[in-house]
Amino acid sequence: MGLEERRKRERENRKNAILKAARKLFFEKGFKPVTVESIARKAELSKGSIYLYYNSKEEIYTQILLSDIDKFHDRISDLLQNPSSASEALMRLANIYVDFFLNDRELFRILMTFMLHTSDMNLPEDLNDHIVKTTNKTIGIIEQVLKYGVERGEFPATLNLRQNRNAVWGMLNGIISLHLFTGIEDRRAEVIHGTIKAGLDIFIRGLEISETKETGHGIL
Amino acid sequence: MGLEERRKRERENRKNAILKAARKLFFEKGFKPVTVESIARKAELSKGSIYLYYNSKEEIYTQILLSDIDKFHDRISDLLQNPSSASEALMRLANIYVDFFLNDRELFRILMTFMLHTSDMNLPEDLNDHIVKTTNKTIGIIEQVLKYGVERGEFPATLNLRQNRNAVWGMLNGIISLHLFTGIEDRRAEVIHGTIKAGLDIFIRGLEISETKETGHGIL
DNA sequence: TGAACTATGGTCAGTATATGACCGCTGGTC
DNA sequence: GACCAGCGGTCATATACTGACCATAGTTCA
Repeated sequence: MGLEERRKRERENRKNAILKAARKLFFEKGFKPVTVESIARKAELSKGSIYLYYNSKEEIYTQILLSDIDKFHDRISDLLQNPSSASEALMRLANIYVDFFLNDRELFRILMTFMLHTSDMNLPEDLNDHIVKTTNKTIGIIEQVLKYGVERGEFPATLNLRQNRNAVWGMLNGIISLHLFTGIEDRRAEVIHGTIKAGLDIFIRGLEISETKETGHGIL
Repeated sequence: MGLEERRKRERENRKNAILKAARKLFFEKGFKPVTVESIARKAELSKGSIYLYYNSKEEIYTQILLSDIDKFHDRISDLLQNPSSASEALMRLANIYVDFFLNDRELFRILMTFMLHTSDMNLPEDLNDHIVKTTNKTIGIIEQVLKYGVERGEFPATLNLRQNRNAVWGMLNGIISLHLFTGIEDRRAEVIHGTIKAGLDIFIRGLEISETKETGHGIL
């Protein structure tokens, strides 16, 4: 209701408008090709105004990635609330993960590079921390789901959690890479989801076979 | 999409916010007791800013009245589109008229004063013109409805249109005055609408009686 | 190879918008 | 009729916005 409050609110709105405009452009073209001028135009502002709200082009970019990561984090956080089965929970997690990157291919590119060589990425520190934290969180959840599967007798009791957790994680990233880096244009979301489902099915069947053969130490 | 366009749009929004805040206050208290400072606070602006958008308190007031009048004008304009009967059309017009003033008692006060002594009101010229135009339009519509009633045999053929038009007009204003000037707080809208309906019923029955007695020259 | 050109992130002097202390006037009080 | 309170309206100051400009890094071409 106040006056100070109104100005604060309007400042926040303007920051969001910039973020929204930038997000769309970055998603379409990646970081480099997007000019600050183009962000300004899309947000119906002048270039100078952009710098009243953010210190650099990179800061805008970072903010977008951070908020995307947070959104993902929120979505997977309540994944284990009431799963009917471990394989269903895995499937849900995989779908969330795929949707996430369909929505921000650039972030996936960064994440993949990050996984390969952490040290020389030169990312802003907070973004770096966020990625590490969320990656660990995601891997942790996969492990929890596997553990849950073991507990309810869905997966063999001898399952090596760490190994299979890594297997799932690797497979997810592998399949998504395959699709996203070989042309997003002609890959409809359903296709990617379908491949992921197929991959997970194979993985889960592998676990069940292992159990019958009593060699259930994982597929890695 | 442009930059100039955004500023224009924001200016318009701010003007509307001021109008909206002012409208509420003027409706509650009338013109005099409302301070520019209070309008500014309600619109989450400083007093000085108000004068960036309007030249005076009076201008704000006038704009509100003008837009109210325009809204009323729009509503009654398509009144004669497809009426089932003349008495129903009269009833609809009466209800629109009552709602109009329930929504802006101050305007009604001005209008009544205006009808009694036009010359010494000292209203801004455009407001003056608007009131004259809309009043004439309203009276004209009443006359048209009566004519329509005569044509379809609902009212006697000998009906004096001008006299009865004035009768309806006077009755409407009289009843509304009665209610609005004797305390709006304890007069629910339904009560006023009820009185209006009763008044119109009496009027219309009078016309019908006139017809059977072949003295249908109106009730005035 | 290096001079000339181009494109773009970031800056800053100038402009537009917003603020609230202040002024002059009016109507009321004693 | 001197004093006061309260309000419409003003204006110096502060904040927000703009786009011409600067520095630099990459690119072209002689």
